[in-house]
Amino acid sequence: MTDNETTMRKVPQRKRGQERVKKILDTTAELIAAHGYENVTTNQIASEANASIGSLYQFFPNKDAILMALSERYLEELRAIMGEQFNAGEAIDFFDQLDRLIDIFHDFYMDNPGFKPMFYGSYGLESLTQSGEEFYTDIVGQFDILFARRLNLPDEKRLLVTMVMVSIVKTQVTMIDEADESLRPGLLRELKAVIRAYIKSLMD
Amino acid sequence: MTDNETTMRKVPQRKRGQERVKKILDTTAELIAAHGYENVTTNQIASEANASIGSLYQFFPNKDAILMALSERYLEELRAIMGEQFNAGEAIDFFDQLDRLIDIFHDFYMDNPGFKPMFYGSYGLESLTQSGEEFYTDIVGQFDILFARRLNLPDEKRLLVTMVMVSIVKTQVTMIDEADESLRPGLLRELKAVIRAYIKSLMD
DNA sequence: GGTTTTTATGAGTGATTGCTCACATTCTAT
DNA sequence: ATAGAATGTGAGCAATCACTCATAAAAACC
Repeated sequence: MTDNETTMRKVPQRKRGQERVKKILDTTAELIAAHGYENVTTNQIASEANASIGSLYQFFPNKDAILMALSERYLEELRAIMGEQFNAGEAIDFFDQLDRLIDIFHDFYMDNPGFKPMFYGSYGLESLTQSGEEFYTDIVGQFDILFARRLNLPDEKRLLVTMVMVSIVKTQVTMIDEADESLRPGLLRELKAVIRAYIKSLMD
Repeated sequence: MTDNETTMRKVPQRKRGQERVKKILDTTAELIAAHGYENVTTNQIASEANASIGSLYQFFPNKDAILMALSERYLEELRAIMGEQFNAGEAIDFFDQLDRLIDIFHDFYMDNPGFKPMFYGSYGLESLTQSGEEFYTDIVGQFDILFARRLNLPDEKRLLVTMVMVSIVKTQVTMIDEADESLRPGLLRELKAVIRAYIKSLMD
């Protein structure tokens, strides 16, 4: 649900309200991508979304709630498309599957500029950090299941491996996005090579 | 030089002034580590450093300048201790050398809590980003020289390898620092294993 | 048409915060 | 001792910004 009841002051009933909320979230994503969360004002969001601040605050209790709603929208979408690839089963080659997952994450990252500042650069936002961590734990869990099937490692070690791998992919995709455009394909290829070499070294 | 003339309104002449500046930087590091840059006020810094705001602004033209001065202090120190290890020459085993460099960076990170928020989570601070990038470029350059001696790769590819490696170490050390204390030794070990596997895969 | 619910409006408020400035104190040198 | 330079002080200014509230329009229902 995009309309999380705990983060919303009022759940929009009519279509007009729902469109308002959607427009506000879209606008917030754009503005955050361009200027960073701390540098975007609620008045700016409202104005850019063709709403009055009063209207904005009818639905959102405070500024942070807007970010949280946006975060949840992103996370659900990403969880859905990654879930498909996780359930690809044993038909596909293991390493190809890893490559595909990296590609999916990378594509999502590039397609949603507002997504980036959601996990990095937002100190002191308890609830947001929490929702990001939930997602992270979820992904680690998915990979752990995958690795349990494909790698022969003691549980404890496997968890470390998974954490490091997920963390590397997450941070490197960010780094690739920030790098010069001409370098991106090469960097993405090397990222895949790193993961491949690492996982292979665990199979000997 | 800690007393960078471009970021300082006035370079402290007397010992008292120099101690003031040092105390302000130390205090800023502590406060930033605890609450994040955006959440720390200049009045708070002054008060915590047993100085008046007026005194603070006698030396620093604005809040950002404090952060920049602090950043430079960190970067010089880190550059110095890493430089030693880079110049260890061919006497030491290549992989051991990489491990040592990772350890050095990790130790520095753990010993200087104010260092972390300096590179992550500070959107919209042009000059700071720039000084961090300079440092990054410098380190990549150092590694590139090292790799040129040890690996047989075309220049273009070697640069990509170096960038990815430095970036991974940088981000993973951050991640390790944020992880639960009991996991840290394991995560650090895996980080080294990743780098080792990756570099080894390039030597075949 | 009348009533109620939902949504819209934006000037204004209160709190925060980076920073100034007029003036005071301390140190150094002659 | 005295001048001059360096450093110290903190009340208060100006600007910003998240958020409120009294009121109005729009839509839904009878």
